[in-house]
Amino acid sequence: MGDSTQQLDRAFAALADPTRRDIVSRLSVSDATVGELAEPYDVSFQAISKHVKVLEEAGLVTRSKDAQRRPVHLNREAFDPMTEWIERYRREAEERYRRLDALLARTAQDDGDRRPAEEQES
Amino acid sequence: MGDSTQQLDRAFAALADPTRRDIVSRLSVSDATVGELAEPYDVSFQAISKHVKVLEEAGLVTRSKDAQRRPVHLNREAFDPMTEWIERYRREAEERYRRLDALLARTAQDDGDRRPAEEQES
DNA sequence: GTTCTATTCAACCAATTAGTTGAGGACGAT
DNA sequence: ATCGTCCTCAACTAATTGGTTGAATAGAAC
Repeated sequence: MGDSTQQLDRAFAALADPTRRDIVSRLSVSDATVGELAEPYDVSFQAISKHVKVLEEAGLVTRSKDAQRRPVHLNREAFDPMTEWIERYRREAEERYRRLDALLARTAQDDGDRRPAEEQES
Repeated sequence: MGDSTQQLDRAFAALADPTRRDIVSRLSVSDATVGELAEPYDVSFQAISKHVKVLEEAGLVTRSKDAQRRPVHLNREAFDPMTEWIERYRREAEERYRRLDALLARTAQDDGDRRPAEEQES
């Protein structure tokens, strides 16, 4: 199991939680300490600390050190592998769909050419 | 908790598993039955059936009926909310970064204009 | 009808996860 | 030195998850 695979595992899993997605959306506006992040939620401070840890282990955020504060910062580039993965197969399926569509259009036209003759046979 | 929120929960969670991602990648090439999907993996057939169910509940695939077969089909559009979500905050963070960058550049230039004067003061 | 095939459902197990509380560590302020 | 602040770590619980096996369903083939 490749490292990038595991990284995708963690990144997708991290974003599967609404609280963590909300944290990400707030961090996109500005960096924040764990305390600031925890403030609006109705769960313990430690629970949010855990959520941040999950995001950090997924590589989506980084933490620096400022005295006893631990400001959290969004790691923008870490989101790219996810969109690249999704878009790759999205595109592949899209192309397959278009090919199938084109094939059906040609078949329909063939039917249009052929059907009158077939109907004369029966 | 909005419905779209829950849908994102399920979609991200569904892609957090490497086996399920592999299933998606194969479905991007062609539709397949559960049996065909299960064949290459070293787990029970039922385990793959469960994985497909998770993908289905996330809206990422649909199943039709063909006799006793249940062909699985990739639901291309269902991937869009994820990329939109990611790209939205990705972009937001990117813009913030550029603003900060521009601010720092201006500050550096101000320093460049001011420093000689300040140095004359000291 | 019986049988074979494709699939799901149900019950169970082990591991993981999201939450809790309590203790402890690092640092700034007094 | 002590105190308050910010934060992590450890231990526990309840719920969820990925896997198992065995039974049940639906349809094709014989």
